[in-house]
Amino acid sequence: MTAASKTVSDVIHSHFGTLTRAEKQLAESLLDNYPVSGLGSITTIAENAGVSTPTVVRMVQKLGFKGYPDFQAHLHQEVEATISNPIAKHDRWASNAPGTHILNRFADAIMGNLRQTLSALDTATFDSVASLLSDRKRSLYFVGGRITGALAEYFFTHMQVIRPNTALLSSNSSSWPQYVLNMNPGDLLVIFDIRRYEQEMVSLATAARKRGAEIVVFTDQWGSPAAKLARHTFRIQIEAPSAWDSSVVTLFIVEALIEAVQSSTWDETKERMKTLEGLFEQTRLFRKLS
Amino acid sequence: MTAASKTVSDVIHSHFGTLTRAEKQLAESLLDNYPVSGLGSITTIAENAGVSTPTVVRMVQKLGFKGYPDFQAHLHQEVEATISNPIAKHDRWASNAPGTHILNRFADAIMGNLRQTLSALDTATFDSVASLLSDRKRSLYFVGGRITGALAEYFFTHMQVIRPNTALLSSNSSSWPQYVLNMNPGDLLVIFDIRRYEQEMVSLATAARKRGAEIVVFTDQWGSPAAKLARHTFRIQIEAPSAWDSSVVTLFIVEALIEAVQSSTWDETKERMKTLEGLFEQTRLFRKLS
DNA sequence: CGCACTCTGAAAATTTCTTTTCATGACAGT
DNA sequence: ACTGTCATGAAAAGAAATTTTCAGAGTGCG
Repeated sequence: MTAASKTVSDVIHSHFGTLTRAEKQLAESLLDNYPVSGLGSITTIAENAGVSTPTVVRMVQKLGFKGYPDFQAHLHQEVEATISNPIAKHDRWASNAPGTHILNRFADAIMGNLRQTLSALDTATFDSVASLLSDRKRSLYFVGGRITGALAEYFFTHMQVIRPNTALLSSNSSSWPQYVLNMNPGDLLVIFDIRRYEQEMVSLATAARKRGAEIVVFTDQWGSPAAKLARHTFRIQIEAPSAWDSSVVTLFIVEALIEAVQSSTWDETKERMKTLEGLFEQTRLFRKLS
Repeated sequence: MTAASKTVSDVIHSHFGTLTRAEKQLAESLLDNYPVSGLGSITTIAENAGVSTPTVVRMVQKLGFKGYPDFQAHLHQEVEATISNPIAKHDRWASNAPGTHILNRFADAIMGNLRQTLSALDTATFDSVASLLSDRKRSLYFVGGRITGALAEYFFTHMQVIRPNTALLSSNSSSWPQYVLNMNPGDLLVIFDIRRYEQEMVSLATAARKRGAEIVVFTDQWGSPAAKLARHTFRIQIEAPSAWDSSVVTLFIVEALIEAVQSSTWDETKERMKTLEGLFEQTRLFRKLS
């Protein structure tokens, strides 16, 4: 049969010479953005190509398919093959490891998370947050929950090197009021709150807002309740083949932000880092001597 | 509205709780081999899922779509996005972002790091470390440096939930001797030490070895000096288009290890987690009452 | 110019898909 | 045990999609 092992695209190409004007027009419309353009109904693709539906029927029959549904079934198969086996999906990331090894399954999941998160992420949001973080007139406060506390700490540690006026709120909420007390209008509170949202985050966000602080929230696709109070929100895909959620993509965004801030204020940062290096050296030297 | 920017998969997940038995069955059939399984007609997918066509209609409406055609149109869009934007064609990860946006450059770098790290990683090492971490007769100690301290904390927080006898050494080295004092032969010390290796890590590793402890080191491609004393070493690719090194892949390995440990000791862990849940509930209740 | 031929899309006919209606059965609360 | 509610699928009704028919337009050729 004509369309047995060859792809639909191949079949179209091989018959291209025998096609009529309207059919060629249709064929080109199909090959343009192939194979997705053939996903819709016969009416849709006829309209897109600017031809009539009978033309579509005649062509697919000329190509050797039984009818439009048959044609489309073949296309679906191809789409499936393309999707379930994209170059991205390495059947084996780690050499010698079976495709089902936890490392490989994790790698697949993380790549999927990264792709989904990035395609849903608005770069304007990213750039705005980066510029808020860069503004040295604003003090920065970081806070995370039980699990995400480590991410807040990681973010804080870097920002503390890059610029002054940064603080890390302990994940224990009892000390929060003192920090809120010190917040000034325009200060920035960065909240990490993912699934198993912590009720106290909403209280903290509310209090911070009352003091005039801006809020940035890192949360998952379902959204922390604190996100409602936020100026900017990062919704991150966190699913992993695990009983736990994955923070890998969150860390990715954090690192990208760190770099964005660092490069946008490099002149000021350079001096700070030099000074800091010197301080570390002194400490080391001091210990050796003692 | 509901299905504006979120993917169909997201929408299904977020509504999953409110779905009925037949609808859940359908949802799972759709998510299995997503999104290709939703390409056919309503009749086809109903048959594949083993439910009736009205069930399909009811579910997609419950999910916020106008009807099956609307649902399918969204799916088609996603398929298109997936196909015309594969990772292989990684010039644009985030839609709307120019190829040179920091997010895209970072994504490329992380992809490369992940691939290189995994292809160099021996799965036997991974499995051995997972089994060492699972062994409840061994106490676990985690330690990190200035930057990697957050990773150690992240690892520790999870392991602490999964099993008893875990400790986090503060990144301040003055308290380390007390921990070393308590180490017994067979105990496991997990060290994070990447570029700008901290001299004290070697001292710590040496002291721990003298006490008979096993050592696992997470380091970069150049290798921490402490790695010489380690039973197992993870050499991780950490380069990023940034003034800072990237911890994303390190976190990836950590999460994969957490899952490996968790799943290998699920029976024992299950009980612990239930108890822990209860304790959290009590704490919350306590706060509310007070 | 006229004839024969092919290509093309409008419209009708047909088939298939989608939605609605409704009867049945399961189940929780009284 | 009774009653109300909900989930479910069979079947009918309704809406599209697909295919066929057919007439007009264009083209090549004598």
